[in-house]
Amino acid sequence: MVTVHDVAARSGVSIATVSRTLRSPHRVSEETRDRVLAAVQDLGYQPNRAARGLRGGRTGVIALVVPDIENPYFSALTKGAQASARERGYGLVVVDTTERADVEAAEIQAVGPQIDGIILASSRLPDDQLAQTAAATTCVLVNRYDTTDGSLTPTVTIDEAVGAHAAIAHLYELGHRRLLYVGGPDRAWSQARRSKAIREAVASYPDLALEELSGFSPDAQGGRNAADAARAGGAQAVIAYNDLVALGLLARWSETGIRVPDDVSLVGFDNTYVAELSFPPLTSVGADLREFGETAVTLLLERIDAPEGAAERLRADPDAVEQLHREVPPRLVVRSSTAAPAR
Amino acid sequence: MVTVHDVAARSGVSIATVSRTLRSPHRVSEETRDRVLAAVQDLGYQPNRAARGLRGGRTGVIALVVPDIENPYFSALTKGAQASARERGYGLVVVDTTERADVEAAEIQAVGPQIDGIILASSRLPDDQLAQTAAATTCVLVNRYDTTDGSLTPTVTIDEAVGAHAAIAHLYELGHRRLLYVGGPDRAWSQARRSKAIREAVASYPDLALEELSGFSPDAQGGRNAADAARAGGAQAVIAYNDLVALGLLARWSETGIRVPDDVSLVGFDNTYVAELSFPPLTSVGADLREFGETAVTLLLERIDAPEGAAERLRADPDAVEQLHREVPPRLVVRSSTAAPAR
DNA sequence: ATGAAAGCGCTAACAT
DNA sequence: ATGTTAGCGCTTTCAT
Repeated sequence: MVTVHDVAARSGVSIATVSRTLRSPHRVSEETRDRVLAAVQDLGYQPNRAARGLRGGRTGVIALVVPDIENPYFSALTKGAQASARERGYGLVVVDTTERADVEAAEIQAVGPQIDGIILASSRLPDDQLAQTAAATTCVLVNRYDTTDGSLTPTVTIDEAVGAHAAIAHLYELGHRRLLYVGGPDRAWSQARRSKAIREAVASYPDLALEELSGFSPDAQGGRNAADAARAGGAQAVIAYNDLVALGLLARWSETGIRVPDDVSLVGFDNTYVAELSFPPLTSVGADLREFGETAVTLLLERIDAPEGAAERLRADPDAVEQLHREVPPRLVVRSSTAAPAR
Repeated sequence: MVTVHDVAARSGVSIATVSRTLRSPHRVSEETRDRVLAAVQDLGYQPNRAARGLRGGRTGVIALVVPDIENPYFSALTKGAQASARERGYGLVVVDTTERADVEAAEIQAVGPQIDGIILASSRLPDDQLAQTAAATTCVLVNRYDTTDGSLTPTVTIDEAVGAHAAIAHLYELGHRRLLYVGGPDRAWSQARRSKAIREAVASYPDLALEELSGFSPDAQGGRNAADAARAGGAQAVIAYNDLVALGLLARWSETGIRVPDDVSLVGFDNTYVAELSFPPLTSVGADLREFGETAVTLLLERIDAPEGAAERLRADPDAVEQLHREVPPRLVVRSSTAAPAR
C-alpha cells in the first residue's frame, strides 16, 4: 500500500505538503505541486478513505436504501445513483430491506454512523420514525415526504398530477370515457398520491367516468389477482398502479382471451424497462429513473458539503427551501397497449 | 458519536477491555463482560469501521462489480450478495460498469485499496487483465474462470451441462426433434459455454437436429432481431440465450401471429423473474440467483478471513482446490411456453 | 510556502 | 483479567 509517506519521500517534501497538494493545491507552490503530483502518478497513490474518514469525519461513502433491488423501478434508480456517486468520487453502499420496515430501521441504525449520508427510496418507515431518522442523519428522501412542519429534509418526488393528466388526456383523446384505476397496496404512500392525482385529472373532464380498485400487491401477482375484477365493470381503459401490475393484468387477460388494446386499453406507471418486454408493449407514464437517482445523489452531496449552519440560513430563505424539494415531471410514453376503443 | 471511551467510562473499565469484550469475549471476566455489553446497549455504541479498518487493515466493506444492475440476472445476484454480506456484518458497495471493460478496470483500481475484497460478476475484462486483477486483489469470480494455470481464485459458475441436458431432455420428451439455439454475443464467455453444452446435450440423442444462430445482443432487442430468422428454419422448439432474448422472440412473434407454444416451443435461460411476467410464462433453466450471490460472498469472506499462508497450504492440497470452485447445478422450471408439437 | 506534530477511534502488543 | 500505550494514514492547526 502506497501512503503519503512514500509520496513525500519520493518528492522530497513533508507529508503535510503532500496532503495539501491534494486537498488545497493553491496553498502549494507550483513547482512543488508538479513534483508531488508526479510522485502520486508514479507510485499510483490512492488516499486511504478509512484514514481520511477517521480524521475528517467523512467516509466518502453514501448509502442507498431500497425496499427491493430486484424491482425494476429500484434497479434503475440504483443505476443512476451509482453512476452519479462514482462520478463524484463517492462509494455507494446498497441496502435492500426486503420491503420490511424493521430491517430498514435496523440498517439505518447500523450503517448510519459509517457513512456520510443516506438516500431513503420509498421508505417503508412510519411517519414518526421517518421524521426522527431524517432529523438524526444527513439524508434525502425519494418518493416520500417528511411531513414534519418546517422539515428541511431534501426530497425527490414524481409530480403525480402531471403524470395522471398525461395518461388521462391520452385515453380521453383516444375516445375512452369509462376508465378504471387498479391501485396498489392501500398503505403505500405512492398509492394514495397516485390515486388522488388520477381522480383529480378525471374530474377535469365532465364526461369521464372512473372506477377504482385497490389493495393489490405492487407486482405482477397483484395484477393477476386484479384481472378478473378489473373486467367486471366494463371499463374501456385500465390504468395500473405500476408496470408490473399492468403486466400481471395483461398476462391473466391473455390467458382468458381478452385482447389488449382491442378489448381494453392498458396504461402502466413508472415506465420501467419491463414495459417494453411485453406484447403488446406497454404505454406507461414515468420519469427518467436514472436521472431520478442522480438527482437524489446531487441533493445529498450538496447537503453533505453544506457548511455548518447552512440549515439555519435555509430556514430564513423561503426560496432556498423550494430548492430542497424536487418534483420531477414524468412523461407519457405511448406504446401499443393503448388504442381507440372498438365501436 | 459514541466511542469506546464513552463505553469505557460508563462501565468503569479501560478502552482496551471494551475492545476485548467485543473482539474476543472469552478473554474478559463474565462480570465485566456483562457490564460492558450493557453499556454498549445503553449507549447504542457502534464500532467505527473507518477506525477499525485503519488499525487492522480491514474495512468491513466488500464490492460487487456487475456489468448492469438493471439486468434482472444481476439484480437478483445483488440481492443475494447484499443479504449475505449484511448478515455477516459487511457493507456491500455495488459498482455498475455499464458493460464497459475500461470502466471495470478503472473501478477495480479505484475501489480496490479501500475494501477487503471484490466479487467480479460476469467480468468483461480480457483474460490477461482478469488474471492480473485476480492475482493482485482478494477476489471471487462469478460466471467466469481465471484461466491461469494453477490459479487459486475462487469461482462460482453454473454447471451448463446439467442445465442444457435438462432443457434438451424436456423438449425431447415433449416430442420435439428439430431444435434451434438462439445464442448471445459471440464474444460472451457464457455464450461459448452454453452453446457447447447444448451441442453436447443434443449429441446424446441420435435423432435430434440442432441449428444455431448467434451474435445477438443478450437483451430483448436481441431477441426481436433474431425472431424472423429463428422461424425460417422451421424448428419446432427454440432455446434462447437467456430470458430477455426469449421475451424478445416472444414479443416479435406475437406481432406476427406466431403462437407459443402452439406453433413453437420456447425455453429461456437463467430463470429470472421476467420469465414469469410474459404470456405465456417462460419455461426457463437457471440456478437460484440469490443463492448464487450468497455463495460468492461466502467464498470471498472465507478468503478474506483465511490466515496468511493459506494459499500455500491450498496449493499443496488438491482436495482443497476443488473447494475453491463451486459449479452450481441449475434447475429446469417448466411453465407454459413449452408443449408437445402440433401434429 | 513548508514542516512538525497532534489526534481521529480503534486494536494489539506489552505491562501489570 | 485488566490497563497502558503505540500507531494505522490522514488532515489540520500551529510554528517557522
